[in-house]
Amino acid sequence: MKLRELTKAEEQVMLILWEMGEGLVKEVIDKMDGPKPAYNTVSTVIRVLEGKGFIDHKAIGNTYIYFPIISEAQYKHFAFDKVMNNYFENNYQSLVSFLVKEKNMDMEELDELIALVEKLKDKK
Amino acid sequence: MKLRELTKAEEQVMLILWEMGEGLVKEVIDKMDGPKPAYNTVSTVIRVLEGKGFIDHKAIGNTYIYFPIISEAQYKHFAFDKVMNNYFENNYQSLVSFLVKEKNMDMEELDELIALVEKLKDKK
DNA sequence: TGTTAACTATGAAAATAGTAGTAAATTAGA
DNA sequence: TCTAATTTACTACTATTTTCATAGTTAACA
Repeated sequence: MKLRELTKAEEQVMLILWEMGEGLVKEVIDKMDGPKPAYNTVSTVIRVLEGKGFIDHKAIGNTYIYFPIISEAQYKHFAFDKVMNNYFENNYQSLVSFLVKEKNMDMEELDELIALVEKLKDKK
Repeated sequence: MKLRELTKAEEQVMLILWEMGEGLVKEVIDKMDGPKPAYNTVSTVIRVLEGKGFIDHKAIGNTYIYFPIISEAQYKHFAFDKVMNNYFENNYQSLVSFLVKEKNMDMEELDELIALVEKLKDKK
């Protein structure tokens, strides 16, 4: 299956729906911060997302409950891969090196990081 | 300074300019893969990028040599932070865990990764 | 019932992004 | 000098995205 890229407005909605699991338009709006767009604006974005195959809905009476059918995990790969490809030459060393050098991790964080990798390594 | 987000077409051009250091419109087009857009198309995107403050140019005769004034390093932070915030809860553990679990790194790669962190740690 | 409130559907305006034609300027070569 | 080639400037068209008003539908309940 071919994932289309989310636009800004779409991504904002998807992030909320992924977090909520499912929800009404109203609830999505409630979770937005900053100046809230009109109900119909969000409603339309959501219907576009349905058209693109990102979400679906079930009807309860005359209201719809929307939920993702593309998981965050799926799209996460997509988003990560893009940055990885564009800015880290698809090289994990490059990414980790950026983390350590540019993100000002302190010793403790670095040790935690190593410990984590060791732990995950054991599970392989 | 406030970085604006690059659009798709803009990002494609910037990635090339960052790689080349500087270049003519023609050269940027040469580096594009897939179906090449018209000269004027790229030229326009480049002029928009100038307007947004991403690049500048110097004139040699009547031709312009374009070069980035926003570095890839600067925008890289921007791009990385966005993914980090949206998909990894701003948590490096979460990112590394994703790398190890989801990106099928083998033992060797993991060891390299640990070695790299150790090495960078020493430099702190 | 009738009225109000809370939704969804539709359409379409407004904003943004992408594409490229035409014109004008400059340069190189015959 | 003339012409062709190359390049930028300007502008406009097209597509996509974002926004929302209006209208229709259903539910709740006085």
